[in-house]
Amino acid sequence: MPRWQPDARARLEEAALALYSERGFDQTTVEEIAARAGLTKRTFFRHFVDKREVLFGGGDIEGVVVRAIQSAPPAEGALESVSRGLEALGAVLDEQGEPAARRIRIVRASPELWERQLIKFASLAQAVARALRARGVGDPAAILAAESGITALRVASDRWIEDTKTQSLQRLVTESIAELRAIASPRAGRARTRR
Amino acid sequence: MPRWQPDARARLEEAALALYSERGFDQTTVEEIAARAGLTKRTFFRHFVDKREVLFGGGDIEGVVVRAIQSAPPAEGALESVSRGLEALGAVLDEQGEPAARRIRIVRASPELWERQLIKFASLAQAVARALRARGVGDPAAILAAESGITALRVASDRWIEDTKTQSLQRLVTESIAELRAIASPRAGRARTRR
DNA sequence: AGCAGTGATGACACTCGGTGACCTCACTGT
DNA sequence: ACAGTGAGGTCACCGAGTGTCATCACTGCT
Repeated sequence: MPRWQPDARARLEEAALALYSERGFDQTTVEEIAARAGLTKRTFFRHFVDKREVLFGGGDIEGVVVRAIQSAPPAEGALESVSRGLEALGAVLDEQGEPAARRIRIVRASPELWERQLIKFASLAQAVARALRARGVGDPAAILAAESGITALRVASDRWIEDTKTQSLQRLVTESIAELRAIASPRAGRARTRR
Repeated sequence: MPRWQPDARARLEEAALALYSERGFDQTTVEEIAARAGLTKRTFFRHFVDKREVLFGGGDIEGVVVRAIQSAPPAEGALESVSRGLEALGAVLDEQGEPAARRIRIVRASPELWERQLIKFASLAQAVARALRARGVGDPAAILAAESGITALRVASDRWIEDTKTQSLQRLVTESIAELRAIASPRAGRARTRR
């Protein structure tokens, strides 16, 4: 008979997700999460650096996006490459479906968690900018294209979690980037954005 | 003789700024800040909701930006209005000069503080989007224009703090938004961004 | 079989951010 | 004079996060 149940980490993630969505993030203590997983507070912090991180561990987001950018057609513009990368991420989350959306909703419900999500986005933007530079995009352009793409992703995911069933995040990302183009285009956007 | 020295809040801000920049944010305890200001920990938390907020209290950023947007020429495109607002903010920070840049550098040096800064940016973006909607800009456009503008502001301020003396944040904001336009423009940005 | 690691977990004490409850006392207005 | 008022102090407490040491099933080697 083994001394411990296996998959402590997964059990902690499950427990945290359940409690955060039942009572809310700040009404949940780490001890409660650990107890629910049959572990102790100390063990929780061996698996996750802090109370928030338990919601952000799953899946190599950056890897998905960066790899998609690397394998995009080389002649494209910077924003187009970013779009490919973020659409790939959208496809992954579409596949996960409701569970992924549920996690995002929990994060949006707590300012503390949203804070953490924003810094994850920032680090994703940096990874994207690096990938663009590796493709020969110049420096101000790389950062701006990366950050703008992430902006579009955020807008798209906000819409996605309101209706996961009928909407595709991948499509919403594509649309958001198209809208971004319309707004930022030098000649368009002047009176076109009204109405 | 008064029972307490006046300007407790300002003294706390000063003390925090000094200690954060000497030892770093996480090597400074609230008790140390309070002691340096001749006060107690409890009093610190009566003035600031948490240890980070002490760096973000000064100045009505949102007000500056929103008012500038409201008083911009009405026929402009959404991104143009945002640009006006953020240039106004840039002018204010240019005026404050080195002290403002110093504060930003401290924030950038600590992940925790940067996290807080990001959520401040997010709330600024929401305020900007509201101001745009009040001017008749439609909904996806308002959010995207606001968020993209803030992106440009972030890029600009990152450049600004590297050389406050010779550079103007206001100008850097204008330039960043112009670069954003170049990237996002539907036909440009294709091969233009390389080399 | 015996035995020395190894590594995940528990136990415990501690620091620090943050809060609630109650006390103090210079100032203010009547 | 005297009852507020409000900024600040005191104290006790909770919960996040960490350092340190003990435990003990499992592994591999002899």
